[in-house]
Amino acid sequence: MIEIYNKLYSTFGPQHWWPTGTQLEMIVGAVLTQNTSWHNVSIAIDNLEKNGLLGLIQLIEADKDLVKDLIKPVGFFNIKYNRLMNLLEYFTEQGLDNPKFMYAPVYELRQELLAIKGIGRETSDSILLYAFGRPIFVVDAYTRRLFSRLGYEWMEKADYDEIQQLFMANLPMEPNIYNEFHALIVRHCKELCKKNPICSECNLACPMNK
DNA sequence: CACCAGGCAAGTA
DNA sequence: TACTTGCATGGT
Repeated sequence: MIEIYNKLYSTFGPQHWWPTGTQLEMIVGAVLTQNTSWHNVSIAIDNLEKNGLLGLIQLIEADKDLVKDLIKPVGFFNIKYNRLMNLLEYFTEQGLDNPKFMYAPVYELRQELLAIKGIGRETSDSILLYAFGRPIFVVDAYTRRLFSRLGYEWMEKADYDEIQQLFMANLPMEPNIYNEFHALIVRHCKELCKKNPICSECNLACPMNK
């Protein structure tokens, strides 16, 4: 587990995924990227930014059809618009700068996010980890595929929480490690796996698509 | 042309 | 609990 992390990290280096953008950008991106490539998400976020809508108030109060049009590249734009507004309303009520997001128990915050329609486990965990730097491990399809080929066959179909708990039980409780590990898994899987069964760079199994 | 992308909710059995 | 389907655009 930690050995695999070290191997990926020494091969690909830090991925500094989301700390680059604004906090709101990470939150918006977490919803828009549901079953969607990050490439398309960044186009949508650029569109919002160009129209001055990358603010909590601005985005909530913006014309519905305009926002839908701007986020069209991500697909599912009708449903994602609603999910986005549900989430933004929650953060407006709570206050983005509310200290609870830094200090309340992370699983308590997770429960609140999961109660929002449109926010599932991967999205809530991504927000807590990448937007607020809280220690919670994000599980996605790549994680299942890669580790299924590294000896954890059961992960292919296992419950999300079960997989998350295994990672967290075997890693230091460090947001930075969770952050980089997830990003490294995606990086490893994305670039090299379509052609080679074994990654030529890090020598780990490359999960093929599907 | 087929299939996938940093999912989720609602419906069915 | 364990599948199945709709959501929709853009890249390979």
